[in-house]
Amino acid sequence: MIPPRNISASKGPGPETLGFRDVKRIVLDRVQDGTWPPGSLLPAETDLARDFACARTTVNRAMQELAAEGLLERRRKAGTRVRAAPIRQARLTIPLIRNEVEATGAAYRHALIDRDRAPAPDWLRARLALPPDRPVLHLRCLHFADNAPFAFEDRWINLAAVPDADAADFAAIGPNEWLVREVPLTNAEFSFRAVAADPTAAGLLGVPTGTALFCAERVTWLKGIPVTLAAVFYPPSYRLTTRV
Amino acid sequence: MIPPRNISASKGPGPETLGFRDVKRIVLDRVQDGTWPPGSLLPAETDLARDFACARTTVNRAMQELAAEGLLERRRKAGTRVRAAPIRQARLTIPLIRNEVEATGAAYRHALIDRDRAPAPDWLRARLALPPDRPVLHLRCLHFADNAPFAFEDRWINLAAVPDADAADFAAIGPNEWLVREVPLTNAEFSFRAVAADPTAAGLLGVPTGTALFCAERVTWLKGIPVTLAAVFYPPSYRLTTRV
DNA sequence: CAGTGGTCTAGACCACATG
DNA sequence: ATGTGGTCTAGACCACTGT
Repeated sequence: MIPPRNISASKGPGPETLGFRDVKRIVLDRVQDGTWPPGSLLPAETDLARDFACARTTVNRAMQELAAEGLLERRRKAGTRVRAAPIRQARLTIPLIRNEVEATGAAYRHALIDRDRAPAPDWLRARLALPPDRPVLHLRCLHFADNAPFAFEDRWINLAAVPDADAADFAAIGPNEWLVREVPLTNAEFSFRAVAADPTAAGLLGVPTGTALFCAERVTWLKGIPVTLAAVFYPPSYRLTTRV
Repeated sequence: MIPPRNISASKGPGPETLGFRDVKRIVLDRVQDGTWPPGSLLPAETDLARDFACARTTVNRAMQELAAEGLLERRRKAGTRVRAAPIRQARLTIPLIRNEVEATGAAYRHALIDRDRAPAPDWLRARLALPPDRPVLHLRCLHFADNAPFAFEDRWINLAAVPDADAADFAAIGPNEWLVREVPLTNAEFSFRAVAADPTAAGLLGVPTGTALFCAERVTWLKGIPVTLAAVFYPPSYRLTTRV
């Protein structure tokens, strides 16, 4: 009936209408201050919409986002509940190493240590579910921040998935940057762990053998076809951080 | 995600109406198959809605989600573009250690190694931005999987934020589980790194001193007030994994 | 069966950034 | 100035699931 006029948190005296962000904030507050304790049942969307004097759609969007964030649990007919144990989830942004370095204000460069084309070794075939005798490219790179070693990268590329990689000049452009440009839309699996530096990695990174390194490993697929497996090793100063 | 109610992909001859999931899939396909290469400008929502024979709202939801997932970049007036370098982001689910252990089929238990109440040391006050002379609880726990050490936890709790912690029986319930139950809705910052095992951690985990340990550190706040800082150390077999 | 969330629609106004 | 995305609305129908 009446055209909405929406302003949310701030401006002067009285907000006219609540937006979905306002609704999220109110619900979050009520959960945090104990109005709606963990496990409790929230009013139905219709009722909340009436209370908040907004459309059900608006409440729905707010509640859906809170559910996606792990705070609420919703089931048809059963209604919406505050999760007894909220799901903690962090959104991890995986940057290019170049960006990681440049974010610190340092100058980035990389060096190609080693490049080898060969049939995939058995462990790699198993890991990527590759058929026998697939040629792969094995690359090892060192990444620098202001000419100090920043990370060591050990990467395998499935040439069946990315034939062009065979002709790419990975001394000029890092393999990861090349892949991101060339095969931008892959699925990926990341895993993180701590490993002791082997002599090679230790030497390249300038740390004693056996030093605790942070290792970020990633496997990517393009529409189900394995593209690359990469392990990146960082010296002990490195931290991977996320805020929620 | 769970299949919606809207029929489309597959079923015989003519889909009735496209839902936002269908639109997402189509757009994703067109990006992946090169119809809309990285950097290119997509048609406006209005046009897409016409092409897809659905409401603009539906297109909008699809595009907003794709943008949130890092695939697209949207700006008013400028339109929607395929990101040149798609943002890689992983959703990391942080489980309770109990759940981590039980997911492997092992039996979980924990032991309280040490409990100490004292004013916060300076480094901790600095880290959490605490005023002087705040009492904190310092706890150290060992977590077991089938009676083998699984992880070592070193935790500080701000008693000003959670006075009840002083009376809690952390031998009966792990500090993390207690906090999740008692102070469920905190903001958090996670960071991950590799560290060499000090003699204490090494002894408790049954590994040599200096072993590379995976360390997950978390700081949590409740409405801006620091609640706890915890560091959990895992032996080298541990991996933190995510799929995207 | 009935109540709740899930989604779509058509239309509207607004904020913003570009040209 | 104008076009594009951002959001709200009111109403509708459907899908799921607990009673």
